[in-house]
Amino acid sequence: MTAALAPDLTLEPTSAFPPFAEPNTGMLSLAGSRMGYRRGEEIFGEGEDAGFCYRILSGTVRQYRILADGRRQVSAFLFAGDMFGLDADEQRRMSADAVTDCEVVATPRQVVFRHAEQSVEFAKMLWIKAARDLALAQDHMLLLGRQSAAERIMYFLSDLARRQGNRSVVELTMSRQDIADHLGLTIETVSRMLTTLEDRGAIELTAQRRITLRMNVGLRLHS
Amino acid sequence: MTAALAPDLTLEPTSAFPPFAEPNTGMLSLAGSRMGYRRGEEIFGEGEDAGFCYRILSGTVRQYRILADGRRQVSAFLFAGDMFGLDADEQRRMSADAVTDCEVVATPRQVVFRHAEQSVEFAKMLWIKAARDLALAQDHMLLLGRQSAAERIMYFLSDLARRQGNRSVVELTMSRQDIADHLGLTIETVSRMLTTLEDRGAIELTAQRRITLRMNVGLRLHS
DNA sequence: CGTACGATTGATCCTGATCAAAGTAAGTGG
DNA sequence: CCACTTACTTTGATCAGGATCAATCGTACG
Repeated sequence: MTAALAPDLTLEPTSAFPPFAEPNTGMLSLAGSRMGYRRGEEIFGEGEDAGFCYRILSGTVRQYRILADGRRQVSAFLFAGDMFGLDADEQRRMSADAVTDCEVVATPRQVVFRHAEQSVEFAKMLWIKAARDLALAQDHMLLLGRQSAAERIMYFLSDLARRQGNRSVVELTMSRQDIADHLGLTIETVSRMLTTLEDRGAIELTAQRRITLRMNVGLRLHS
Repeated sequence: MTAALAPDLTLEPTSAFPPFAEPNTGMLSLAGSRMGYRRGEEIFGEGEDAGFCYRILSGTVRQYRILADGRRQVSAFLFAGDMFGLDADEQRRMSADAVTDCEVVATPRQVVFRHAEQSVEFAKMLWIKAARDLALAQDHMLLLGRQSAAERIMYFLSDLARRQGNRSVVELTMSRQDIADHLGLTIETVSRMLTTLEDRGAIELTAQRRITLRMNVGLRLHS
């Protein structure tokens, strides 16, 4: 599509959750042991028994699936405050590892289950958390199935900006390869698209891993 | 990729749920009123207040999101026995409509909430259901982000075959356009790929909406 | 039988992938 | 402190998978 940037890029059906949503999971913050992972280290792998769930204190985590031939799909990046690994099944369906050095609080799933069995409120929170992740996944399916490379990049940057407190300067804690595997693109396309967007004045590549968004986050782009 | 069919198409990380999974949601079958929808009729639309959840008695339902310019992503097809519309949020994040004439049982979400508040077991089922849908969504992200057109088609057909009782003759209750919007392809590519796969001997187009799979479902393809 | 919608097929185009080569930045050890 | 290494990123040239545009073909139905 020529006017690749014309349709509303950032918002519309793929909009983020209403503000009320985030704090709710606060009640899911459980006791657990503090742990650290080094950049690149695996936290858990697909097929393993699911022993713990995690809340991130600092750092970035990627969740992904991988095909036998190495093709990888990063379903989500997770940052401080985010929870992950809260699976309903015994076996992990995803892998997760540390994009940067990370600190997390790890809680045994047994503990979570026990809470859920004693408190309907808590059980409901588990449900809401899963439903929220599901909605995010559906957003991402629309992106992967139906949006152009430029749209994907802009949406990704806007989303990062929002999660970093709606600032216009976005810190990329992950590599171009990670971004590509999240957006269903190649590393070259990600790189090229960033320079193209800079040429068009949509963003500014302040540093290799720092990008300034030149329009208000959430506004539409007009090519 | 030339050997588009070479890597394991149907299985591996995108495998379906273990058999034990399905029956569990049986306990979610609630009292409700029987309703009918005509082919093409909308069941609910994105942004609406979520009043009911549904269990399908007969027919096919599609769940989807749509962009302002009409691009559509069908996140799932649902068949007899499947539940949908069991959202945690008040507002619908998806639309759903009848692919074929449908019969459903509609249960007010209020009723569901009441059950969840009274029974920890029931609340847990809600969670498991959401977690299962989430895992399916993650499978689909891998497909949309990283698999070729041929792989997508084969996986889709295998999945349908499995859901129709592992028979080798698959009935397509949806149009090529619906399939395309589910797999992130165009209608022409779907059509072409089906004939290509037939030429290669992987499938047989018995009728326009009936396909015979020529290899055991779940086995790998060798181009 | 004629109409209308859905599906197939063909020709061509274009977005993003692939292959290849520099360029850049941050260590590391001498 | 600086040369060297290594990992990551950018840029260029070319290719190809799937999209787009366009026409025809089927099939179900009134």
